[in-house]
Amino acid sequence: MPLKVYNSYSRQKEIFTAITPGHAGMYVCGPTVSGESHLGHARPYITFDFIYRYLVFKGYKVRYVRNITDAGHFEEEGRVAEDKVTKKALLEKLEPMELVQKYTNLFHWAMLQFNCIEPGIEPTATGHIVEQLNMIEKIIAEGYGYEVNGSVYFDVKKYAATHDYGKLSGRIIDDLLETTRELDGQEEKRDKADFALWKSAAPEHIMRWKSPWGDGYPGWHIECSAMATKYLGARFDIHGGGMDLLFPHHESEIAQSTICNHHSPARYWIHNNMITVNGRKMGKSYNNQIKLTEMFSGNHPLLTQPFDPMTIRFFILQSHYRSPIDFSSEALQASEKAMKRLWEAYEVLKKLAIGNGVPAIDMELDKKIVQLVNELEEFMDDDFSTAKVLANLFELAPIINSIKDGHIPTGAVSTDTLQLLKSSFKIYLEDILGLKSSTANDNSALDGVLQLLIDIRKEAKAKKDYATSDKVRNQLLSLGIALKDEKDGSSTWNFE
RNA sequence: GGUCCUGUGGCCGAGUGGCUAGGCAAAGCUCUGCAAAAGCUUCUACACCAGUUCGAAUCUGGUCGGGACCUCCA
Repeated sequence: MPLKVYNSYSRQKEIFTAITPGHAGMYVCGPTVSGESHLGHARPYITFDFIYRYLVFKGYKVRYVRNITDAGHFEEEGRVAEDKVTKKALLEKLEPMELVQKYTNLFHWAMLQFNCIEPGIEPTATGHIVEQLNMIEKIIAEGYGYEVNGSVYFDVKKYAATHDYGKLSGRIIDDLLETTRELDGQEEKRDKADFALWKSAAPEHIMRWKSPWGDGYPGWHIECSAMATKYLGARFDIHGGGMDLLFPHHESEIAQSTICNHHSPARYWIHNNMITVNGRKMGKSYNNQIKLTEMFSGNHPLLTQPFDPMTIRFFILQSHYRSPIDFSSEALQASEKAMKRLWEAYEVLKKLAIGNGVPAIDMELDKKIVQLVNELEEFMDDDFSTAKVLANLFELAPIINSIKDGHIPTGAVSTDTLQLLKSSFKIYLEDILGLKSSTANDNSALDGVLQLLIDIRKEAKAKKDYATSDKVRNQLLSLGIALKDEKDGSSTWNFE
């Protein structure tokens, strides 16, 4: 079954074919580490994580490159203006690398919480100034870049005369030329649609590098072009990022790379939609962002409780990556319960003893299970329909629970089908969707202690001493541990 | 203003013209010392108006609403 992906460039689903068979190169626009990541930032990284995981599942050797934007016009947020005395103290001074390191670390920590596989290469913009300068010089040499007062701009009008500038973002070049905006350095540009390749640094800019045109810093778009070219080549398979990057970022990347490498960079452009709050995009300008640390702690006016990173991942997986998701505490709560139920069915399935070579008695049920399982790959092949994958897994959950409860008799389903079910849950839930148990209970000492308590409670119950049995259960519950009495008389426990 | 996307049951959300996605919530039942969990059952919606079609949530046109981008933006 071929994988189909929606290509933003052609605005339709296309069959994915790799440039080099068996290999896939994927570049994803990474975070700008001048501040803390918020919920909206989590979406692309989770989206491209399951895309990466799925490509691996389909047998590709994937080179996954995601940059760290650590260069540009940076200011530390919330920093109070220093007085002249403290400004002189060396340790009080804002050290750019310190700022960037702080938020890079925080970003990595958050990605770990979300169970995102780290990219194979995570290049930083500051580590690739030379490559960017080379690229800018090449663009100038080709006649598409010009220098004004130490800044270098890309000549969009000239490019658009012979190239399709605006195709990716559905922009019409004449409209762009008409837009009137008050922007820094606007008067230096030959044309309003032009964008900066290199910006001359004013004295107060904390990050600056020497260049043929004086001290400055790279334009926003050039880093991705330079690093993608360096690690994936002039032409690679997938370029991804948020929809809000379509214009001007990705449109400009195409223009730069095309001039420099004489080839448009990516074959498939994949863009995830936004996370909104009350229908509004989560972002700085709307002042409605919820930081990831706030999500995890519940410490935010819009949150009624803390949310586990896996709940957030599950929440994102429940809708298609190209649809907007409206955030609400209620929706997250629903996801939390749903994920718990699905995961518990998976735990049941894992413990299910499966024999060998026993055929099915209930052929219809057996067939239904096989069909639901086989559809999983179809859904993922159809532009990564994670929501549909989850829907099928939810349809399988009651079947699993019924097998355990005995509502479905032993032998109704063939052992082959049970094995298929077991391996498929593992592959889709863990390997592809990247979910994991939020609380790993693999502590054998704790398990032993709880088994002891379960035994004591069982003895009390046998003597109809319900006061004692309820005390054990209630006290454990107040500690966040829930006991469940099973049909066969045993009890199991899990963290609430 | 321009370009594009979108409007689904109490809520969240899939939906490729015909075959009630799924989740959460709610109600009833089964199981249980009681719980919890689980299972079964119930709740058949597609903004509005026209059109195309044997048949439209799905296609076309219009009306109204929401949003994204056009500026840093995931």
